[in-house]
Amino acid sequence: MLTNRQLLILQVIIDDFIRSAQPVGSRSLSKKEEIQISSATIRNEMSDLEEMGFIEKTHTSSGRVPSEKGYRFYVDHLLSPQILQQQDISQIQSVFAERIYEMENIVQRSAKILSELTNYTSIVLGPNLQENRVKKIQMVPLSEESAIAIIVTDTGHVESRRFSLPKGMNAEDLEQMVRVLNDRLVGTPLINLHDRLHQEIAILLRRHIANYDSILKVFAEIMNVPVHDKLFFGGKMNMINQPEFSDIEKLRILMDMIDREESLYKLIRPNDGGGIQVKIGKENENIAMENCSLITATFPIAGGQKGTLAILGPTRMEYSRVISLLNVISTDLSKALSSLYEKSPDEWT
Amino acid sequence: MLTNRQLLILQVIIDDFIRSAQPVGSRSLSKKEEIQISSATIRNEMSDLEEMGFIEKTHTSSGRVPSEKGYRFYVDHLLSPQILQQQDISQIQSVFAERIYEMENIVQRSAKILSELTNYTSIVLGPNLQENRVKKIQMVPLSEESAIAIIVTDTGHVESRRFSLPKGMNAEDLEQMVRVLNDRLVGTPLINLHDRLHQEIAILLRRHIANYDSILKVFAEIMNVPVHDKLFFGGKMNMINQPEFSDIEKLRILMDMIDREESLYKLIRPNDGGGIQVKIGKENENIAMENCSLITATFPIAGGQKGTLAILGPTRMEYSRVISLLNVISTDLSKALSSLYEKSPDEWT
DNA sequence: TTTAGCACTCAGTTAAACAGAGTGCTAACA
DNA sequence: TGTTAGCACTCTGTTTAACTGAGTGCTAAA
Repeated sequence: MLTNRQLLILQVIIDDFIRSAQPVGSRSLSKKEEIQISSATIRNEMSDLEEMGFIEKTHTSSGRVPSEKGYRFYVDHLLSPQILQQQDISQIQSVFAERIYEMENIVQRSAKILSELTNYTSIVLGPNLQENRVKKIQMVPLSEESAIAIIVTDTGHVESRRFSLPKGMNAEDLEQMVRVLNDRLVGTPLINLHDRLHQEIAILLRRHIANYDSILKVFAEIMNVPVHDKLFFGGKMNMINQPEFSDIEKLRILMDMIDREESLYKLIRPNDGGGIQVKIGKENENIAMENCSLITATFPIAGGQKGTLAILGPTRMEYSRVISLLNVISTDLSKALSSLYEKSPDEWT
Repeated sequence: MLTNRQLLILQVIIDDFIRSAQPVGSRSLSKKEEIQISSATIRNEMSDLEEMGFIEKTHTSSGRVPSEKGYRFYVDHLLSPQILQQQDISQIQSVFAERIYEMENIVQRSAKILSELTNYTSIVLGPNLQENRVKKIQMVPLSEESAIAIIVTDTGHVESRRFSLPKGMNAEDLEQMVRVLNDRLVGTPLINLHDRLHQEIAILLRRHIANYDSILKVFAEIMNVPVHDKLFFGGKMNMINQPEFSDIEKLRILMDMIDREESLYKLIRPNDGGGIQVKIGKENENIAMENCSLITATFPIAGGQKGTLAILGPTRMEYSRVISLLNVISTDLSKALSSLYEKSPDEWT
């Protein structure tokens, strides 16, 4: 167990290192107001803390640097929530002040403000499209050979696909098709669309329309909504400013990872616990994230869905500030998105 | 006027520098097959070339480096079009082989292949949405308070906006509204939509609908299509690999510029001449572009529109290869996009 | 006109010297 | 027994000097 003095020293070391990015030595610690003991005593304590694995030396005679275990302890036990400055708060408020009607717009703004206030990279995962339900399906013929299929969901998301009209399908067929699809598919979650189409509609189609299987194929294609929800970024390049990325090679590795959204998705998605989760360095199980921490905030959206906000920064991240910001913004974003998802009473049945 | 020998030397210097990024000295030049004169003679010629401003020294006793004037001359007079490798060509063909129905998809793929084949950053400006004509306007009510407006254009572009339903507007009103809008606005270029709405529709609305001006305001808002077309990028981070950006500060300046799409738009847009245009270093009139060249290819799309492909690389760019690639890809992209814009014969009237 | 030769210049690398920040250990102190 | 002053030691980083290598410009001879 750590003594109070050790806790204090560990905290001050980490706070100092987060600020300066320089190894912290005993002498500079002893000069701090909150620490009234001599550098020699501090050295003894630091030696113990090192033995316990909370801090490390970069070389034999260097100051100490927090280890991942140290950060973990710091986040779990030493963190005092930072009180945000009025300036920050009003900046956030100004973003959410106006009522905005596009989900993408709100989410993108959230990502932007978050990266601007932290100088790290922000990643926002909007509500899960897969759970959206079909509100209306429409087709607009563009020429004799092609048409646009439009699916509007209950949350106001619009998905459109251009497709080739199957040979011999005329405007009337198309209209009938749309009628059938709407009759049968309104209310279906997007994720089930593909299956439903095959199960139910196929039979109906065969009855009504001539060359039904080429048509079925086309529609199955159209209804295939992307597996992943879109990720929104803010400050993608912000990490360039962090001294841990002065080595351009490290920066490239990180950037490559970010651009392969697949792997990023993995990192962000599994936060099912809800609330705020901090993953430090190797805890992320991704080589590109070795020097990074990821803080994710999962928040509820009306209709039982979830959204996720995340901040990617160096392990030497301002945890306290970031967590406070995530708390505030995730609450605001939760409200803003929920308001989009509100349905008129008669639709709750 | 330059002698043949000077032309040869200039060309070899630039070719060599483009390959190696190192200043080129007289001795290494004299060892090349194509140059059969002694290093001393080369030194004399280089001295002349420097006096004329085509090459520069980085310090008193260094080899020579092409100046911007040198690159300009090289591009204008010395460039022999590179014959692309079969491998590159088939890679391009594979991208355009399948018939794709979404404009965004095609354009994004073009940007990607272009950046992969060059290792520079590619920027693609798709067809001008502003000139698209309204094909169909639809409204889907989401709740009692809000609805989605959807505008489909003749090229298959779908634009959607969520909006608040004006108080006291019921489903019937909305339907009537849509009917009127379609009657009057189908065929209108998006850029004129806003004006047309005020000019013609306002009068009609007043006749049909009660609180017409709050409605008008809402619709004017909806019909306000973004001023700029979307830019598509490939290899945004590729410049990180170029030795001229080993100074991280330069990289940041460039990246900041790229992210401010506004200024990038300015750089790319004004290529109205058509065909391929090369802007070297300061010719771009943007501090962030000092060490960069921009090659743009403007190509026609069916219906009198234009698209633009651009490659952003260091001034020490493989001009010849990039130009060849742009030629090939812009032709393919032109075809691919034009095919989307084909209309059925009866619509050409 | 071309070229060989030579003096000179500059960047980059290596090696040594040195300063600064830090540690660990010991002995004295409270 | 915990705390502290003092000192030897270690390692990094910076400065300085010497040296190497690549390059130029100039001159004189072919």
